[in-house]
Amino acid sequence: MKARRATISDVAREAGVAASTASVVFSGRMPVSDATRQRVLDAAQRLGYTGPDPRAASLRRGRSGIVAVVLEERLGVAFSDPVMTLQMDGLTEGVARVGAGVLLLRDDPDAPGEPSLTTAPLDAAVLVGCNARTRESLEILRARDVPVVVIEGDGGPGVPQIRLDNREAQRQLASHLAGLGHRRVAIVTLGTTAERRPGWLDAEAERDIRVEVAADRLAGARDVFPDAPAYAAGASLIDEGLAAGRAILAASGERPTAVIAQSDLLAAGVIRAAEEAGLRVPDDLSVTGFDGVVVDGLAPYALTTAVQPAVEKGRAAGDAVAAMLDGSTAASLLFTCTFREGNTTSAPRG
Amino acid sequence: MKARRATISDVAREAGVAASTASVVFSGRMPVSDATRQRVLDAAQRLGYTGPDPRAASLRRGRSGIVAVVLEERLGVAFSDPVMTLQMDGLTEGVARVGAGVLLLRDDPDAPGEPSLTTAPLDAAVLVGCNARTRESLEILRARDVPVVVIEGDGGPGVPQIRLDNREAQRQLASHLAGLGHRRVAIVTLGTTAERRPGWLDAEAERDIRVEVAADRLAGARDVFPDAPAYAAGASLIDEGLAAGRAILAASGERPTAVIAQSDLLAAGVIRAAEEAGLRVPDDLSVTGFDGVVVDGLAPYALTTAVQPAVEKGRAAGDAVAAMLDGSTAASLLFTCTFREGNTTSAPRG
DNA sequence: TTGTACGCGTTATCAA
DNA sequence: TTGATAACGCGTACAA
Repeated sequence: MKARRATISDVAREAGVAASTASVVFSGRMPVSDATRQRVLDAAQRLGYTGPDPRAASLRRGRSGIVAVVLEERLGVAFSDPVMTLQMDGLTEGVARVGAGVLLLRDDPDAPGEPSLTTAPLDAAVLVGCNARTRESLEILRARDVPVVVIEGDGGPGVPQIRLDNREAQRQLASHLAGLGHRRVAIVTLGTTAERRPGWLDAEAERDIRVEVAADRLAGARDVFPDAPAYAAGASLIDEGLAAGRAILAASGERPTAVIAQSDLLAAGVIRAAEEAGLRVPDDLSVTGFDGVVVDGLAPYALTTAVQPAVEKGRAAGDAVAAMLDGSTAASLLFTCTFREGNTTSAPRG
Repeated sequence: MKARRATISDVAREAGVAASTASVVFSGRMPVSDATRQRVLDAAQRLGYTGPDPRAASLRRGRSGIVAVVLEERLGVAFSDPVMTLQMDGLTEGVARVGAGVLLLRDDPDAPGEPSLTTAPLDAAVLVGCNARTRESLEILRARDVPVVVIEGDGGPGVPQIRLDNREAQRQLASHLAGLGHRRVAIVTLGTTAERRPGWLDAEAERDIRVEVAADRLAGARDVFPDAPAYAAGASLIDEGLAAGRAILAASGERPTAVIAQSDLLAAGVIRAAEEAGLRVPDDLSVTGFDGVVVDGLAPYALTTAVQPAVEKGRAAGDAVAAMLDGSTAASLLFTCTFREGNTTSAPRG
């Protein structure tokens, strides 16, 4: 036999009811008598019918149950950032409440044959970050009338944003250091652009920072230490923080008594660099992080850091998506970090 | 106006051609005269039509362009494993060749409202790992006639598997240590079950290991060091390796001269434990890892390890999926690790 | 509570 | 090279 899959009409016929009745049995959207339900279920079992075909259902309903997450980078890179991972956790949870799942998409237009924003059956999309490509993606989605939410970026009018008070939180950390008596402070920033190599930021380079998160956090630090030298790391990694820390500690002039790192991973690297140089943290060098993630292998240090509600951010994005799918309009949200004092900051010695 | 979205028939009418012709213009599956193509494209532009509705297309074609990846854990946990991340990279790449994207799904049946294997419009699914839940998932997918590929697990007859020569690779590492002259060796295994707490494995617990990867690697080590004591870590994390390392170094009896860790992260932790105890690696203690991933923050150590082709594994899974969707049958694949000598192993001192 | 009728937006097939 | 037609499998008003 040619083994055509059973459809809901087959089941209905087998059960001796109308197709619509069978449909209702599976969707549960209307009351059905127990007897009928059982007949339908039995028939389905006999025919090996496992439920409505999602493809047909999604055409009929106009919903596919799929929310795309558009990433700027390869998965491997994107998910090496613990904050991203946590956000995805929250997002998954958030969209699950509308019965949706998360489809991973790269915003790489020159990838031929790849599933794209134009060809995937999306109900909505979440963009993370914001760059030139993101803007293209936004155009496409707008043309398709697909609801969009942006995390840490600007999607333009009508696009809900999920953001963090990066500047304020970083200022708080800087104030903490100032309050402890630190005056000579160095800053390690996140990667500032894709092309740029790690290194000291001069005034011009600093104005040129395209990565909003980096710029905002830098501004927060500058609110307290306007003249602190800043070193741009290549990425948010321990190894990059180590390199930055080495550069900072090797620089001529008086050694800083504290380093403000724009991420916990960078901070961990800076601590390594300090240890390597024979300095004690926090006695000889205070270090602050950002994010409040668990840095595997950093114990016994507990970073003084700004804890960002990453999971909540993701969940909020999911909720926003849910709201837009419901037809209501989702509001933008600004999340607040929590200052957490660890054992990596203290008054400068002497 | 109620702003109904333009359909392909609208475009066809506007362009003065048949709907089927317009369809061909967008799919490019048949030759169309340039003049006609241009008329259709212009009409589309005028109407703000951005291309065929993926939902309708997927019903008609019987393909949604979506491959599900079924994970056992929360995303945050799953992606904290660098090997998983790399595999996902390869998988994404592999399935992209059939124009498909990756949908993240948890195999959590008690999550209500969540999109599931039954309700998502999948063309195929990739299972990672293998546990009780996985078997359920397999059942569902088989009933739905959805092609499945399993990575590091057994999907039963007819289900292509992507595997690693864990035992052989681990044996090779162990032999390397034996060749260097090591006789007293301890083993740190991956987490062996969800419930089990970290701790020494007795013979019974060892027989009970459900996680195949852990069991296979352990067997490989045992091929060379039948009596080496084994400590099961709680998870593949530096911190867990640290804990294991402490336990091993604190144990009574003669201290081992080498530790075989079942992952690079665990190995990194063991190295930390050694440093903490004032031991030098590799002089006082040799340590081997497994996976060959980049462990952020481990420099200047370069682990002696077995490099597994994680990206290739993922890509192979993607290719297998592609093949099955093409109607051909995909073969199971066994990947081989490459021994890589770093600076964490040497002859035992004295 | 059940059944009837229709359309969701495409695309494959075949004939012209 | 183009056009007409018929599914694809389902959900939902509406009437019975």
